[in-house]
Amino acid sequence: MTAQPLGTVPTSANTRALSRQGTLQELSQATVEYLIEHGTADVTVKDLTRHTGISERTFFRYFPRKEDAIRPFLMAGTERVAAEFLARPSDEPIKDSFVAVWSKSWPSTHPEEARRMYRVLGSDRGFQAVWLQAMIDSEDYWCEVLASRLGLDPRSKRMVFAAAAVLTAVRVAWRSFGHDEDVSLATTIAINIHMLSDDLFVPIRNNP
Amino acid sequence: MTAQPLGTVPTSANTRALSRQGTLQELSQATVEYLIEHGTADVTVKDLTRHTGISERTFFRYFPRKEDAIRPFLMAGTERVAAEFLARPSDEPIKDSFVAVWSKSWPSTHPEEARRMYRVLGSDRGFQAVWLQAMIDSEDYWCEVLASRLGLDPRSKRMVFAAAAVLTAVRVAWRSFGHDEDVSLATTIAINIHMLSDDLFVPIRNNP
DNA sequence: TATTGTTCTGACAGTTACTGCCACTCTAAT
DNA sequence: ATTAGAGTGGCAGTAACTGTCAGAACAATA
Repeated sequence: MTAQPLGTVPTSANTRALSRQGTLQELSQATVEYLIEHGTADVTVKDLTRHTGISERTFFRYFPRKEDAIRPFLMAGTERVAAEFLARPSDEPIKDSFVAVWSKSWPSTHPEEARRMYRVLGSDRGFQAVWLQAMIDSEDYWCEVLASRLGLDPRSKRMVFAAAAVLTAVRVAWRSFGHDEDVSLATTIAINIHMLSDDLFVPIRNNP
Repeated sequence: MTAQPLGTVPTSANTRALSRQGTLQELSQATVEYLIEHGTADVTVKDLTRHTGISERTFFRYFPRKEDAIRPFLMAGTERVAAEFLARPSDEPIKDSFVAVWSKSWPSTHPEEARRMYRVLGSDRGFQAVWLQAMIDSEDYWCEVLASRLGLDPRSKRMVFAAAAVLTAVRVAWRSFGHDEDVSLATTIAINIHMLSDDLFVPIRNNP
């Protein structure tokens, strides 16, 4: 696939860089687990570092801001879904592929934990902002993914907007999923996705 | 119109509340102007309060976080556009109404200043996050606006998604507008909006 | 195995962002 | 004029960061 994994160092990925990515993921995951366990209110960096066993100074070497600690975890989820998406048969209708990978994703198979996570992180303005930012930032990534699937130029206006629209479908679905106990994330994503025009995903070059 | 103005106090709006709204707007506008003038790097709350003539303590009574100081200004812009939108003739195609109000809005009539503002605020993660959050928060408002225009239930899945999709069109357009000197915001919004399915805006009840 | 150069880590000090508290001022109604 | 309620600013305190530096860990050589 042409798209670079999110969050990797663009320069030479040596052993150290790989190790750093590993610990980054571990720290991020541990932090999310801690937050789900203890909530977001009154959580200090000291609390987080006590839990993960690193010093505060090192924490800020991994994460520029306290709230950024959840970001690698979220990004990893995006990458997993995107990888699944690229592994779908290429003759499958693209909307179906998208819905399919989301119905097999972690939040669909573990709705209770996912909803809990959404509510906890959404209860804090800072973490909510990072979640949002992570989704917006992944638009570039998804743009590459969609374009490569359709054989189109990822810089075309259509692909850029298609990626944003698709992620909007996901975001809106998350919101109602987090709000309502008996809303299925995958089903809601499907409903939203199918409200988008098919023209967005026509795999023909020279299309606007 | 059914939608409440953004950011107003839900309870009785007496003289004090009105006055507070006024100063809130003035402070916010002055802050944005200061930021455009001086950039976002190394700007402290002390700088902002020196410029607006209030104490730091009072600053944090108006704005919960430093970056929130730009929010009322952004929200006011949204409200103005939405008000224009509701004033359009109701037999006009809704996409045309939307594009029309954006081509008469401040960023379209003053592209240089608008681009400058976008770049300045986008250069800082904190302010960028608030901008993003403001757009997302205004989705509820636009949902009411669109629903009232179409005579539909603002809580229907279709309206919720339509509002989000429309604002995504605006956001993506802003991005390319801010990036490219010779991109027209209104034109790009038009292109994006017209990539959305017309089914999203069919003014018939009982439509999903 | 020893050594050398680079990166990682943690401690410390310092600045900025924010909050609770209190005294004072201003305003709107009596 | 008075008084109650809200707005304001000063002060002290905590949490979020940042620069600097010394030591630890580690990879690549000899």
